[in-house]
Amino acid sequence: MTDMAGGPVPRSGSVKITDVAAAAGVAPMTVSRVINTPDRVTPETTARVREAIDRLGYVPNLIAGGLSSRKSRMVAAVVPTIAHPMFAGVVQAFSAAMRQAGYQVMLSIGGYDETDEEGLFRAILGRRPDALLITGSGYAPAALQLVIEARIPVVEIWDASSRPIDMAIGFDHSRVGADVARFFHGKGHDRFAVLSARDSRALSRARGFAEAVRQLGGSLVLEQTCPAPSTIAAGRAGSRDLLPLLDRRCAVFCSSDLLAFGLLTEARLHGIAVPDRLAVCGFGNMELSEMNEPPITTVSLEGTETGRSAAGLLLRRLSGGGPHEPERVRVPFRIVERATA
Amino acid sequence: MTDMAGGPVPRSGSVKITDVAAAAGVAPMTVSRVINTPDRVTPETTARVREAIDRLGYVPNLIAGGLSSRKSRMVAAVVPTIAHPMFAGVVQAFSAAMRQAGYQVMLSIGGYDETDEEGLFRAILGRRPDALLITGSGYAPAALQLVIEARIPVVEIWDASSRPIDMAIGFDHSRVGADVARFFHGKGHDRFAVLSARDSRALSRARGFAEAVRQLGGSLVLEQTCPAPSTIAAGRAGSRDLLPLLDRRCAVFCSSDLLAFGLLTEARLHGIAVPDRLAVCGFGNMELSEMNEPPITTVSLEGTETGRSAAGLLLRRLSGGGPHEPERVRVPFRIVERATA
DNA sequence: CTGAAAGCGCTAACAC
DNA sequence: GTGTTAGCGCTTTCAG
Repeated sequence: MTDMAGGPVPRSGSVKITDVAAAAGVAPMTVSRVINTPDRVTPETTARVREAIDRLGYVPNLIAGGLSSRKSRMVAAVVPTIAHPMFAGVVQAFSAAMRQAGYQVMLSIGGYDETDEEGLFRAILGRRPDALLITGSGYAPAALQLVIEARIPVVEIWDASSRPIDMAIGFDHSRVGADVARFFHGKGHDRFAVLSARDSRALSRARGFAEAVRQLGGSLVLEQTCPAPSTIAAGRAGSRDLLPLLDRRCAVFCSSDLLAFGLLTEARLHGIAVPDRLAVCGFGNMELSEMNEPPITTVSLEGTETGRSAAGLLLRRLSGGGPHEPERVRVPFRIVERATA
Repeated sequence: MTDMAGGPVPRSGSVKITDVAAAAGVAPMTVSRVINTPDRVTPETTARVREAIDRLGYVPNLIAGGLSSRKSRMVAAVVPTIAHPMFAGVVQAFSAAMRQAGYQVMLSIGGYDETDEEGLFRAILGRRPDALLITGSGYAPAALQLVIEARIPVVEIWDASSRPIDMAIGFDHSRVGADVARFFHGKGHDRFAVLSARDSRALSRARGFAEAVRQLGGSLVLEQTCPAPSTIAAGRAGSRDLLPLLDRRCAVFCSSDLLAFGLLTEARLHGIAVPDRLAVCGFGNMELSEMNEPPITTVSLEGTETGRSAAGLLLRRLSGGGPHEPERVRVPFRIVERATA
């Protein structure tokens, strides 16, 4: 039909608002109104236009509309990975909530060891998202500057300890560590160890743990780190140095459930009694921890809650509501006590 | 600067190509060339323009550029979930490859029990992505029609058995089941069972398994299904009916590693010897399976490979290369033999 | 309630 | 190598 020879292959976009308008015998603007503000059009014209839309298979070009209205109705999300269930949960809940409100999510994975953060943010901001979700705050200053200049609502998830650009939602990682130490202490432990991935947040939890241990008068027999991101394999490998120390009762905080699972596997193979000789607390509350035998004590994170809540903050701001000063939301975490501690 | 009073809050977009052009004393088109085709501009003007860009903090509006050039440089991806490591792997690899080629990924999660698939696809296609990745093919006809009319490169992942719209990458699920049956049979088994989630692909694997068992002359003692998506909990629950049947040697194919893990947990608690009394093969090759003790025999899926490969197909098409007939790529799967079978 | 004009910010196509 | 003109497909704004 519209498929003339030469030139780029015509797309679904080949039927446009003027085509619909012509077919329905109205002005393009009326078609636009039928789509965007139906209550301002008589039922009769609406019906005529709708019919034309259906008959022609018209799919409005939101790109063009966005250029004109200066609203892309897209939001960008930057997360370091989606392999981690916590982030997967955040992304899933966030995008569900956003889509319900008519926003599409542009996802960018990367930002842990991104070499060209500025390039990443240029690619994102060039698409003029209406809002932005980013993870943590360890970004390059140039990249951060771009974000600030974009003057769009920004929510930072995952870390609520540092000062946010705009809004932040997360928790204080070092407090998590401290809480776990107190939890162990409350169960009568006095020898402790920590097994942590080398990423800034995990290390911050480990430090919080170590400090609290000292304050409580306990002894920290091992502070072991392994490469990020956490894996079960890393947990098994990382436990090598720990096992010899388990001649006496010890409580271990692992910066991830995967590490905890790896450690427990090794403990089982070596016949170390859990939780009598070895007490373990993970982090993340993955399904694995709950369903493992024995079920693993862990810190529950509520990725879903974080994602939903981030969407809520942004949507409020997008609809003009809410304060315009930096805002910080603490997302709850809690220690889920199960059989390993 | 351009920050006049009144009107909506000015954004990063407030500085535009004409501002840069004016500042550098050139035409807007020259600025555009400096950004998009630098080799067609003298080094001197390039330098002058670059300086102006940096000084003003110009971030090109890709939305406007896209409208003009009819290329959004965005691709959409539709997956049912990212909680499953297989899909997480696909999305991660796909978006990495796409970003490297200058494309941004719009992610849509949902499509398993999506009520309004047509609405979802309208929201996606309205943004005029240059290409589309979708999962499976169980979509509503109206939704599929929209996709076809968009006339953009489409790759379907996850299932390569049905006829693709454009390109497909995946594997034949019933063949997976059959291969697992033959694998068990080759190890001397003659009693079989299958534990499957009730989603179409998983059921297709289960059927393939069941049929092959019959052909091989084995007996299928139980065909158990549980609600999708698969979880460890479902595996534990689903194993209840199976355990009483394990008075004699039996080989069980689970439609997911999570189910397999759940089953093995129950087996351990009931003192059932693995693999002597109970042989288990999972599906998905999650890290869990490799690092579990005992390591779980499973079917390896290569989500990463799938995602990368999907990106490759689309990029080839986007750059004008490749055939324009439907194309089907079989992504390899393989049975990874470990300790449970 | 409907329409006409103007323009969103950029690039294709064609001059010079 | 650089500039000019004319849109991309929609919505804003203002008139009727």
